[in-house]
Amino acid sequence: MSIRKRRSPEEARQEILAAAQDRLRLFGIDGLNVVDVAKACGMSHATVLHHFGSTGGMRHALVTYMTAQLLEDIIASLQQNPSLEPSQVLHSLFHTLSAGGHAKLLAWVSLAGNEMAPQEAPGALLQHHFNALIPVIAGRLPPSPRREEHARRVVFLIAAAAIGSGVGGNLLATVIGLPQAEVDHFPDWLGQQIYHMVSKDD
Amino acid sequence: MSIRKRRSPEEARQEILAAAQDRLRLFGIDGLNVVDVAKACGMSHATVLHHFGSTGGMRHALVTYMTAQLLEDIIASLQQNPSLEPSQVLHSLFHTLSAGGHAKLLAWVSLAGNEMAPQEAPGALLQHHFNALIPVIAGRLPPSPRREEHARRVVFLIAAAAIGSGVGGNLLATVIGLPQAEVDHFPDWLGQQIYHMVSKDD
DNA sequence: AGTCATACTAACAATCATGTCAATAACGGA
DNA sequence: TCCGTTATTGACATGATTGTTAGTATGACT
Repeated sequence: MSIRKRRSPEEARQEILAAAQDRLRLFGIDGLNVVDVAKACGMSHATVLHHFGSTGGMRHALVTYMTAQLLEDIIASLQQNPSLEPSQVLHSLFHTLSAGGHAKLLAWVSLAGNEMAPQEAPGALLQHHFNALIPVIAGRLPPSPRREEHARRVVFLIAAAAIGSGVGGNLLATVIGLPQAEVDHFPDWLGQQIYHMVSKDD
Repeated sequence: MSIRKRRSPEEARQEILAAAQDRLRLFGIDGLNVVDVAKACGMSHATVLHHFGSTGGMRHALVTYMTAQLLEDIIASLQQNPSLEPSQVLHSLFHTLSAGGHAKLLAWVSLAGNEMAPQEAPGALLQHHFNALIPVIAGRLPPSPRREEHARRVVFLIAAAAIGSGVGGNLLATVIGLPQAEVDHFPDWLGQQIYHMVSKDD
């Protein structure tokens, strides 16, 4: 038929995953079928299947792709200024997690049931980096006994709040009656609260 | 053909929605098709369509159903002991939100895109009750200027953390390296932190 | 018992998503 | 320029899901 655009396998995969990520953000989980993703790339859905084997393969690759990207964003936001105050560090961690569709990614993985296993490569990679990260954050927190455990709890709180905010923030704000301005300042406020938090053993 | 079980419309709807809720919790979003839900009820899928008009109708009814249930749980958990300390009140709010598939409900609504509008009846109802709730909680918090705003921020934090914990808690704990025992105690710890949180204007 | 409203069902039709396959066209190397 | 590799594609097969319809069975009411 008409002209074909021939890409390298890497280009093709990259192009497809970018389109898939876009569709996940815009249309939710329903946007992740091979026909629509292929259409968004201007290619045939058979091409997508050629590169990823199956729809599940594409989705799995997307999880890996977005997880790696999330990891990069987190690392970058934490390393961009090593002398940041912990409140600002966690503030940027919050933003990274709740923005850019990452919260939706986790919601999706959580909803997808058992098929989308998070115990594989991406999860292990994240774990590895967090293990290196926790001591750094602990070192920036006010001194306390069991500093590391405290750091893990704080990071868990920030991450959970960020995810929850990304998943249902708008709905929550409406229901609770929190003005938009307050929502915008929420990460800052939360960052400041870190100073007032104490270890369980204090 | 063989024997039929004839129910009242209310019974049928109730039975169907209960099964749908179960399937959402067990199998995620894919479990919510009329055939499987009907099979779980021991009825024909045409019956489900008869009562809800369409698959979307069933799903929408499920959102309403689960939201109302969530509301009931929240109200119950907050009213069961009016003299509870704020830390315990918010602690039980946390549990109610993160357990029982409520977090998954919100994740699903968030993922479903625009079709599943939360600005309708259930949202308005929740909003109404929260408006009555906030002053109560504010009254139990340590005195501070702009007590109510502070209460809204605190409730928002608790709720967001609960949702995030319900959606990705297991994954987060693994990645961060927070032991299961710490995860179990997390709500308690968070409840205690309330005392140390300050209003923006303090 | 007779009758009426309707909950219920089987069978069918239609649409959609997934996956296969043989054929083709683009690109790099000989 | 020729050739081999393979990215790409249209057409087809298949199964899953949704929705429709005509008819049946069931319980309530007279």
